[in-house]
Order: sequence, then structure tokens, then C-alpha cells
Amino acid sequence: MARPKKFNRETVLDKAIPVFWRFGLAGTNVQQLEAATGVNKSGLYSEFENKDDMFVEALKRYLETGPALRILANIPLGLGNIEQFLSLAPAFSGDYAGCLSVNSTRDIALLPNAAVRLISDFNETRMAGIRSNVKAVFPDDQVEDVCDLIWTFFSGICIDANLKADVGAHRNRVRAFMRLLQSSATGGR
Amino acid sequence: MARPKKFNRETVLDKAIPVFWRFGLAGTNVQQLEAATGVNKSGLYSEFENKDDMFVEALKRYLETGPALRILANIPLGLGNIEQFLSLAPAFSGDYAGCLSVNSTRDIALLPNAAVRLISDFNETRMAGIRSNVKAVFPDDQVEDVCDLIWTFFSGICIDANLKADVGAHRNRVRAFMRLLQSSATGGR
DNA sequence: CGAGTATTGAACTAATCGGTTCATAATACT
DNA sequence: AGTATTATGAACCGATTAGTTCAATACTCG
Repeated sequence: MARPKKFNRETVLDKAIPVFWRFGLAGTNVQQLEAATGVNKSGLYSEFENKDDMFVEALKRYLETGPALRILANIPLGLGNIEQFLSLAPAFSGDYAGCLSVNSTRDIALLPNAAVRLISDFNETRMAGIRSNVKAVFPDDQVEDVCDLIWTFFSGICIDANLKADVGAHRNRVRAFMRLLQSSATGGR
Repeated sequence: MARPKKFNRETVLDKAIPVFWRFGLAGTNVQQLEAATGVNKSGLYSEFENKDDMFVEALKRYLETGPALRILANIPLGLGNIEQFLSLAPAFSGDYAGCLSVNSTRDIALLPNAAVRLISDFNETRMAGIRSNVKAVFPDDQVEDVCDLIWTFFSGICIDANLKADVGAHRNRVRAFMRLLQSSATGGR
């Protein structure tokens, strides 16, 4: 019949993600997206409505393909999953660090509504994942507080990674937090 | 002699701070700065070199006038200061939330060098302030880890505030963290 | 009032922004 | 080869960007 599509929507998004990740929506221009994806402006605008749409789709794909929910659903539930989540969910790969979603909450004031909704919704389901693990270890009346601490700690890790992406320090940081959490889980009864 | 200056450099910066805070450097244009400061573009460019300079000066003033270092230096040193720091250093005032400096670490990739240096340097002195309080309570071999946890937690609070600036939840969150820290300080010996 | 300075507003520049259009080239199938 | 489809590149658009210039005005003081 005809020439087949050369570029793939998903791989284009995968290459756009690091750009939005580092520079944010406002700090990214379409030239950068062309360069990163290897797809011409014409091609990009044939696949996506506009820059905002490209951002929303990239964020959606990032959340869908990321490891967070998968890790938190591992059996057995418990603090092991929390430690894995804190260790592996944030990225530390030179070009970009932390978490695109956490980074984007800083830009919330100029994000399209669809992106804000994505972030809010994913925060809820991620929190549900955290909660199911915390419930396996902590008494009911402590669950919400502990979940909140874990989430706050995760956010802090992700933001700090933008300035100082040190994998060793990260590992140590997570272990220190887990020690605190462990002692609270066992010592509180 | 002559007409005196009507606008004051410091108050102009004070009015520019919330704009950069909410929208970041890349997301802020000079029209917004004119509107927020009430000073004409001509006036702004007579007082500052360019937009980057305006941002750097605003960030500098924010760090200088902020309460963090003052709180952390209160006598007596100890966890009381840490709790005050975590409670009061992040802002929760509708228009802007969290911390301009923490927000800016997310934009680190497109910040002028002077701004990056400001952030890094202030992070060190702030950390020194935290450390002096932690040293008063924790054994030496735990000090660095605890300081790191506190800093990470602070960053998480600040970022999360962009999305959900709930003062009540904030207070509760800090108290939960402090309980964890307290029990670790007393129970560990 | 008048001298001298501070501030404004508006016009202007050159570059960049996101986005559109379209003719051309590349490819794959019958 | 011929046809249908996809991708590219470049030209182009209007809007917006940061930043400059300057004449006009506002003000305070002697």
C-alpha cells in the first residue's frame, strides 16, 4: 500500500519526557522537542495537538510506565515495598533526576488542567498503594500519618535530586529513613 | 533639589518574589513583574540589569529576609527549633506556598549561575543551622543522617504545598515527623 | 517660579515563540 | 512502474518575548 509510519507515538513520548522533566513545560520549546525526539515539527504537530498536549501525553505515559505502582503491589506487602519504592522510583540518571510528576507540581500554576488532574489522581492511587503496605505493618491509628510521612519524604528526595543527584547519598538517605520507620513500627506497641 | 525616588528597591523585590515563586523564572514575563511591582518597565530596567538579575536579586532578598536561619539560631538549641523551622519556614498563603528556594531547585537547569550558587550556599548554611540543633540532642554518629532526614522532609513539605496548601494538614504532618524524631532521640540510647 | 531629578508611557527593535501550510522526497505495496 | 501514504524542510504567520530609547510629565527643593 504505502509507506509505513516511521516514528512511534510511544517512543516519541519516551524521548520527550526527559526534556519536560529537566526544563518544565514553560522552559521547553518545540525546537528542543524536535531535537530530542528526532521528529520534525510537522510530524510532531501531526501526532499531537499542541505543546500542552504533548506535555500531558508525556506525563501520562511517564506515570503509566513508571515502576511506582508495580513496586508497591509486590507480595508480600510491607516496609520492604516502601523501601524499594523510595529507592527505585526516583531516577538518578545524569540528564534528569527525581520524578517528573513531583517536578511538575512545582509548575502547577501554569500547567493545563488535564495535567493537574493527572497529577492529583496519580497521587491518590500512589497513596493508596503506599497505604496498603503501611497497613500491613502499622496499627490503624498510625497509618495515615505514616503514609503522609513517606509521601513527604519521597517528594523531598525527588526535588533534592535536581540539585544533587548522588546515588550513594540517596541509598543512605533511604536506609536512614527506613530505620526510623522500622523502629517506630516495632517500638510503638 | 529634585524629585525623590518613589519606589524602593527592596519593596520592589518583595513584590516580585511571589511572582517568581509561583511561576518560576521561565514562566514569568516582565509584564507580570510590572503589574506586581507597580513599577514601569523603564523603571525596572533602570534598577536591574535584566530579568535574570531581577530573579537573582529577588532570590537573594528572599533568603536574607526569610525566617529559617533566625529560627534555627534560637536558644536553647534543640528539636524545638527544628519543629519551629519545619512549621514556619514554609509559606502557606494562598498566592504562593512552600519555599521559593526549594521551588527553584526544580528549575535549576535554566537558572543563571549566580542563582545556583545562592541556592547551594544557602543550603549549606541552612544545613549548618539544622546540624547545630541536632547535635544538641542526637549522638554524634546519628547527626548527619538525622540532618539529612530533616532537610529531605522540609523539601517534601515545600513541594507538596504547591499542590495542596493545607495549613492544618501541614501542622499535623510536622507533628507526626517530630514524634518520630523524638522517639528516635530518646529510644535509641 | 524655576532648576533639576525621578518616573512614566509609548514607540520601537530584533529575536523567539507556538503553530500552519505545502511542495517535495522517501518508502512500501500491488 | 505506479500508486498511496508518510515524513521532511522550509517558508511563513501573528503574537509575544526581553530589552532600548526618548520625549513628556511629576515632583521637590531652593
